Formats: sequence, C-alpha cells, structure tokens
Amino acid sequence: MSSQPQLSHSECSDCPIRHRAVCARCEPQELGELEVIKYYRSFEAGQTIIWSGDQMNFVGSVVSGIASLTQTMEDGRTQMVGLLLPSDFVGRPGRENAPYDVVATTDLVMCCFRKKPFEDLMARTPHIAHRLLEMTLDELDAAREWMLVLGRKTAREKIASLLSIIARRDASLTKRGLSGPIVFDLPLTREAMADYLGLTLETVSRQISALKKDGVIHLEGKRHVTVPDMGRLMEEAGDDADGGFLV
Amino acid sequence: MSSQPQLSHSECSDCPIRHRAVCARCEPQELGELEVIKYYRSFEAGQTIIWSGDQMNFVGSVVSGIASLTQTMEDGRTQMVGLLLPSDFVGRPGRENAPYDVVATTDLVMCCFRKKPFEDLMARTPHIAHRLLEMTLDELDAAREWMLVLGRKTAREKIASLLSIIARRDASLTKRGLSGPIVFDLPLTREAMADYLGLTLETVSRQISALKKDGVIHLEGKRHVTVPDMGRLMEEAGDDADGGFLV
DNA sequence: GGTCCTACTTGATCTGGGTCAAGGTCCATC
DNA sequence: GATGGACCTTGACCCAGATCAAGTAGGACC
Repeated sequence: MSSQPQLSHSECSDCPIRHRAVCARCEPQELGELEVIKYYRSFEAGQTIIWSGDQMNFVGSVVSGIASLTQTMEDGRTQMVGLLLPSDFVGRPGRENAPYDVVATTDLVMCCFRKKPFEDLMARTPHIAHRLLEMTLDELDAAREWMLVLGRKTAREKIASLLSIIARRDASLTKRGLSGPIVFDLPLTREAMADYLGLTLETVSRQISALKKDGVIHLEGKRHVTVPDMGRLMEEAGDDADGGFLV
Repeated sequence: MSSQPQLSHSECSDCPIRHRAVCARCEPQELGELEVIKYYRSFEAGQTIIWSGDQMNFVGSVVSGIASLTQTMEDGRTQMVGLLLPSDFVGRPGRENAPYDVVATTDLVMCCFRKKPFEDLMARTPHIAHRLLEMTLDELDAAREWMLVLGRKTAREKIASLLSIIARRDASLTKRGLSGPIVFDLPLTREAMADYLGLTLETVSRQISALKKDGVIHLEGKRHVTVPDMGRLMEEAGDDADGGFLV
C-alpha cells in the first residue's frame, strides 16, 4: 500500500497541498507538519485506486500520471466524471466513502495524507480549508463546463474539447504558451476518451481521423499529437476563443 | 432590487445559512450577526438574476421557488448545469464573476448577504467555512451524477431521472416518505426540462407521454404529476434501487 | 521470423432522438 | 364567446452516432 518516497524534494513541489494550499502566506511550521505526515503511493496503469462505496481513509494529490473518476451503471455503461492531472487533488474531507471509482489511467504517483490528521490540520489551519474550498469550486466549474460538452456538443466538438483541455494543461505544465504549436502524448486510450465524452470508441476513432484529415491536428503513431493552431482547435470545440475550460 | 422581508420569522428558517451553516454548535452571536446583514430579493418567473460574466456581489440561498444555472454557446445551444431548489445555496465566495446565467425558473424569493461581509464572517467563523465546503461537495456530487445522466442515459431514463429527483426533493421538503404515492407539480416547462437533460422539448414531451401510457406516472393537466410507485420510477431511471441522487 | 494480444481503424447498417410541421389546450383579455 | 398567445402534443421524416463486423499496426515473447 504505502511506499517510500520515490521522488527528490524538488520533484515533490508538484504536490498542491504543499505549494498551493500552504502558500507563502502560511507559517513554515504548518508546512513542516504536512511534510511529516505525507507519504507516497504508486499505481500501475489500469489499477483501481478506490472502488465506489469504499471507505476512503486518505486524501492526496496526483504527482505524476493521470487518474480518472468513473461511474458505472449496473448494465456496464460507464461515464468518466473527472480527470485528475498532475497537481489535482483527490479526496473529500468530511466524507466517509468514495462516490465513484478512482482508476489509474496511466502509471501514477500520488502524494497522500491520512485523512484524520489532514482534517485535524485543516481545522487548525484556515488557509488550508480555504484553499480546499477554492479547489472544490474549480472542480465544480469544470464539472459544469463538462455538462455542456456532454449535453449539447457534437462528437467532433467533444473530441476537440477534450484535446483542447489536454493541450492547454500540457502547455501550462511545460510553461509554454498557447501561441506556437503544441505537442503532447495522449494519455488516454480511445475507450477512455469515449467514456469521458459519452461516445463509443469507434466514434472517437472516426472523429480523430476526421480532425487529422482536416489538418486540425497531426498524429504520429496513435498517441503523439501536434496541434498546429490552438485557436483553430478551440473553434472546433465550439468554445469562445478566450475559452474558460478549467479541469 | 433589494426588498423588505416578506416572510415571517418561521418561514425564514428555510434559509440554510441560518439553520444549516450556523447550526446548534455555533454561538448565538454569529447567528445574530447573520440576521443583521441579511436581506431578501424576489424575482418573477423568467427573470435573469445574474448574467454569465457579471460581477456577483452577493451570496444567498433559495427560500422559495426554483432557479437554474444555465450555460449558453454562441449559436444558442443551452445546457442547464444546475437546479436550485429551496434551501440551496447560490454564490461563490472568493470568486468575482458568475460563470453562468442564473435564472428564476418560477417566481422566486432569495435570502441574500452582501458578499464582502459574508466572506469576513466566514473567515472568522470556521463552522460556516466548513459548512460551505460541505455544500460545495454536495453540488459537485450532484453535478457528477448528472454527467452520467447526460452522457450515458437514454431519453426515457433521463426523464425518469429528473422526475425522480424532483419527487424525492418534494417528498423530503414535505416530510413525507417515499413509500406511498408522491404527488407534485412540475416546476419546469418542457423546454427547461429539455435544457437540463440535453434533449429537445419534443423528445421530452414524447417520453413523458410514454411514461404516462406505461403507468409509471399519472398526469393531471400538463404539470400535476403523481408517482404511484417510486421504486418503479427509479428503476426506469436506471438507478440502483437505493439510489444516491443528491441535487 | 512467427504468433499472440492489445489498441486502433474502417466499413456497412441500424436506430434513437433531432428536425420540421401541423395541430390541440388552456388561459387571459377584450 | 371570440381572439391571441404560451405551452404542449403528435406525426413524418432524417441523420449523427451506435452497433456489428472485419481488418490493421505494433509491441512482447517464443
């Protein structure tokens, strides 16, 4: 389950609890306290981290890799309801059980805190509680933005929306801007993309081919994507050019 | 804009800031402080309370009536991303602008607080901050539950899901259980239902007719609904019988 | 080099729900 | 009690995306 730290201190700064919730305004002692109780867990691609309904005795954040939140109906229909990229927070302080499966979509490293000590710390540290509310509001915005995608967009727009999110997140992680071409590896299988977009994997494949044929994206192999013109992609996604996706 | 209190003190207890955020654990002074700064606003059906992008200088909660959160694309496609029933909270402490339109779906009364004093109070009162995180997590759960509805359910299941939410909320408001038949008035037009479900109003109408023909619901006029068997309705919605909808 | 497997692509066909169009019902207003 | 309008229903037809099915690409392992 738990494991030794596998990251250097500099890599660890990706952990939002450490550098986003406990920011410059906070006392060093509090940061120190978080340092003491944190631990790392790694997962392999495909591994389920938490099953829906399970007790969830930790909170944490993604250090590297991608995790997804997934809901499944009895007959097997599944819908991904969230995508956790590096620095995203996982956990529900004050809640006992997970309301959906959390699955490692790629190999994954998480920085975790046992829930109880974290909640105690949160109760004593208004800044952490405040930062957590901020993050939850961000997630709520992203979820609602996604409701528009699921409810009203065409398959082509859905694909473009997803690529646009991943491209933008990639650009911000690598500190590059959105003006030049953006290059990244798709971290999701066609099936996972379908589950996120409320489509079938065949439709995903067809629409990716179509976007490629129309020059909106370039594909090298099955996963390596180049977006020559981010504005064009966002147009295809049906977003206003300035776009407000958050995820 | 603002208006005199139009409710007796007993009616006012519907305001969650007052009886949910400031609960028995909190000091009476804090409750008093909220009493002092609160005010009421009423809206007519169809009136837009806040436009997407507008500055939002208050927070509050629905006292009576129904409001909806709506996103619109440039070409006019709209998706409702949230339904605010009595006692639901509106507002985003720490955020400047509204990310979507808030519209009064029926005649509506809200209990409001100017944002700044409310935020100050929140900073001084951990219980309010904590309660707000709770409510935001509830909204997040509801939004994600709805993503499954939008992404993977059939039109019939979507209608059943919506009726099921409204029926359950009605049953809990009127303190009746879910065992007997449930009777309520639909607070939404067919078009509003369509916008919530990612359907057209014609499909909504057809599916309601179908559920009526099959005896899942009874209709008197266009809005007055009787659900003879809540279990049957939830089956139609594709939920597990114990169901976890929150909205 | 072969073979197996997983991930993906592409084609053919079907269908749920969209679109367009023509009523119907219930009020409010005169 | 006629007129108008908002809201809803129903029918006919169509199409985007689902479904079913066959085939390809590339990596791991022998």
